[in-house]
Amino acid sequence: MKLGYDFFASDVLILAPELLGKILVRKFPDGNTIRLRIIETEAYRGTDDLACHASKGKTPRTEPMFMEAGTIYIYLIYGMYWMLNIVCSEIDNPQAVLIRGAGKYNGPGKLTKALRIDKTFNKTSIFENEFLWIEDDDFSGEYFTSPRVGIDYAGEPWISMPWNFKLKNFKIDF
DNA sequence: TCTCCGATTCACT
DNA sequence: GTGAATCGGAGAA
Repeated sequence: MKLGYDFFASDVLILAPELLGKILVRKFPDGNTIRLRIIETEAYRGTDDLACHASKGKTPRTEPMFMEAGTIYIYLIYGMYWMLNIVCSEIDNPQAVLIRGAGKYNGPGKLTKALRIDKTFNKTSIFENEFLWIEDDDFSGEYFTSPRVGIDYAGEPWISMPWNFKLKNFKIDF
């Protein structure tokens, strides 16, 4: 079943692990559809979290994070890769989950490249979208946490927060 | 305007 | 392990 607003309207530290095992569905304009189980997520939490883009406040770039839960936040990194994030919590509480891996794609840049996700999805809704949504098939599995990747610039304590979540055992097929 | 640099990936040494 | 590719946002000038 397709996940709706209520699922995303919770704190990012609850939502990020909850998203593990859910199914990311991408429907291409030609009708082809891909389903991938989410295997890695990462939490970015509010204006205090110096690793979170929203710690700089509301700017043209970070505005989606201040929008309704379920809003998709897309940004370009290193001039070549689009990052896919799902906004959560309530309006004006900027939190988002970065989808770092799904199915056989084990990196956020590889994932969006394979799914052909770009900034045209920015600010659209993950539960009112014709081409991208998330489903629950009642799968659940154990997970483990790690510090977040690539945010050394944020300094402590943010570097050490165990806000990266990965499924322990999973099958790519389902 | 101009400069710096990033929530990455891949090819090389 | 090191460095290149590549570009727009944020902040300084």
